[in-house]
Amino acid sequence: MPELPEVETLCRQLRQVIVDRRIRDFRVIDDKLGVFPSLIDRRITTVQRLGKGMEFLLDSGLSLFLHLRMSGKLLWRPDYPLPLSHVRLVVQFETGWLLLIDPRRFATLSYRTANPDVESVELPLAAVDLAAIQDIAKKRRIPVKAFLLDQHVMAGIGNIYACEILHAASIAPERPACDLSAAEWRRVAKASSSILKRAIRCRGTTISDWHDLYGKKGENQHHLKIYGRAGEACMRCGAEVIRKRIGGRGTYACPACQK
DNA sequence: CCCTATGTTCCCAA
DNA sequence: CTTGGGAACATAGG
Repeated sequence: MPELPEVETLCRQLRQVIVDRRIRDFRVIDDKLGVFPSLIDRRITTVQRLGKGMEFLLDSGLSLFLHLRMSGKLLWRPDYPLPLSHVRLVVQFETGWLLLIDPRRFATLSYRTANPDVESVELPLAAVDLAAIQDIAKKRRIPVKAFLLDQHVMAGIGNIYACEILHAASIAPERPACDLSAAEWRRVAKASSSILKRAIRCRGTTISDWHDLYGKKGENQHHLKIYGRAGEACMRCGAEVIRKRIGGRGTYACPACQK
């Protein structure tokens, strides 16, 4: 269930322990992940985030691309791994063990040529190309919330942060994307940047089971203003927060101050 | 048994 | 061909 801030947290923590380290053992436990050539003795040169995915660049010039989807988690163990359920992949380094834990088995792993597009790595944090987004939005009648979840728009936004961003920007989630004004898109961009950056500083949002590389909870759940608050008073205007379904996903919004 | 779940992709209809 | 909606994927928890 990790979104951009959670994946960014993992990437930063992974860099501390596996960059410049060699793979000692690479063991796929769940063959649904696929078949991989021997990666023993390959060295990790870089860990980069692409949307909600993580790319591990290898000294061979190729890379491993991991997407955790709904229930994937990464866990670092300096010692021999404890008995754990749902372990799908074990990668041993000189410094410790990296485990992929994934109850629902939706996570995907691929072995591919490295993505050289460093531009996309920092988006949408460094800069949001507002003109480009408005251009795409012009032709789209889908609810703006579903539009934000489209990974071609601002890669990395997921269900929790889409709700938080639209609440911060005072925009109703069911509004057709094509109807937003330039001023409203500026509010979305500003809210995206501040909300995602704070979530990264807080090492992610732990509502049910997000834990970082060391098994620690994040702190951003204490900063959520709308997600999960159905029936409570809106923290901005006091009206009752409602939950509805938009694009097949649970969506929280204030019917009074999100226009 | 019911419903829900921080994600993506496929199928189908308009 | 495009757009958008819903089901599917697989499992756990309330």
